[in-house]
Amino acid sequence: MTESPRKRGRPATIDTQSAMHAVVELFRDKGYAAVSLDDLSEATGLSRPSLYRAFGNKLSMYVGAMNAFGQDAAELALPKLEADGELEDALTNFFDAMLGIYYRDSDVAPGCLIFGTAPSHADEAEIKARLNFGIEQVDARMRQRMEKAFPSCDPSRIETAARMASNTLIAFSARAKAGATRQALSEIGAESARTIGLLLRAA
Amino acid sequence: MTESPRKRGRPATIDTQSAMHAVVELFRDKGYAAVSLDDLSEATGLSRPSLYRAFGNKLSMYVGAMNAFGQDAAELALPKLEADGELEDALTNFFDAMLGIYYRDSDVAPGCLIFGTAPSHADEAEIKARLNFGIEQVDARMRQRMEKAFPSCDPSRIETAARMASNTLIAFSARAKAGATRQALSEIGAESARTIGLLLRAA
DNA sequence: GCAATTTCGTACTGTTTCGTACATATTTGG
DNA sequence: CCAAATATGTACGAAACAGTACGAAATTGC
Repeated sequence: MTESPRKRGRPATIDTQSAMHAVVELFRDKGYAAVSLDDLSEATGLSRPSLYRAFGNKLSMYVGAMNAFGQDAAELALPKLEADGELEDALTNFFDAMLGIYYRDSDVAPGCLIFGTAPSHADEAEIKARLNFGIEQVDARMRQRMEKAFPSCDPSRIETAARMASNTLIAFSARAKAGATRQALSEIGAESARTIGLLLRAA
Repeated sequence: MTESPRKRGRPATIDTQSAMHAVVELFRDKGYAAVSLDDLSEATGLSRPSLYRAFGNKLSMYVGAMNAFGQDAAELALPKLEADGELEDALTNFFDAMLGIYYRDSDVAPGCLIFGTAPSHADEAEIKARLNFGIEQVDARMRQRMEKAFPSCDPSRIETAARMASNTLIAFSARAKAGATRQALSEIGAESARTIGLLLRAA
């Protein structure tokens, strides 16, 4: 950031970034409504008023967590999708990178904050809007990557293929939460990638 | 049921079946944790103690709702999948039947109780187990239907195709909650059915 | 009509929840 | 060293929460 001219009062000691990380993990594990501000306070080490000052109320904390999670996922996994080479390999590597996030390192997969927990709380307009944005983003990136791989392909066929690839990713979150092993999903991802390639290569 | 020999005390006046229906709809709209017993009491018209007597505590109410929803969905949609004729048509009709449930008649789609809300609350062991059962059921039915259509097909290819079809259905719930139109999902369903057929017919 | 039996809602308990007022701590500016 | 400014947690209030004890209501058996 820019050179700050040394502010006036007591200097901030709170690490909002690592706090937000803890917020993400907690919401990811238990969803929105099941997490209390006391839970968040304990997980972050911040007092409840500090949470309010840093992130606003519970709803805006959750939306902020969706943004943080989405940004992390985009930075970690999108390069795999957008890499050069065969589309099938890019898709497979992208799915695997996302599975790395969905499964964290835990034995119990926390899944995806956006596709896994947000649908359950979409009666909140802000959550619904952010969920929709996330889906649109994945659809759009898939479409772009496929257009790049098959520039002369029928656009409506690319649309279908992109939606199927997104559906694979979305369903992975539910499957992970249900107890599927990471390896099992990785195989489904690779097979889905092959099938989508088949669709796009078909005359 | 069997002929009951006319019980002794005050006759029951509560319609547990329609009450469970109201329970399902409320959990479907707002998820598990966001629904209070007072909400359920108001929605069903039953007092809180009556809810406990009829369905046990909140967790077992939710699991009961998952069972009721799953049974309804199976009765309404599975015949479409298992119908004779082309696999693609059966899949398309099955997806459409499920979308009829996901979209109810409301303008705001409540989605799927199992695939939409349960992943968010899978830290509860019972919910996780029931969610896993639901996924396994869909996978298995898909596999059976595909084996029937292509008896000589490579089993591992059928496995892949079945998982992709399930993924489509699972993702529909998230998309519905995010605001997708029913028609849009219906088209994705039909296109996915065509693609899966393509995969299974490929040499 | 009276006891036994079953159903049902009122009313209560103790806990948890969100949100904030306010006092305290730590720095800079003069 | 004191005033202004900023950061932080303790402590509080009001509401919502899950769960249950208990009494009232409605029926059957005799």
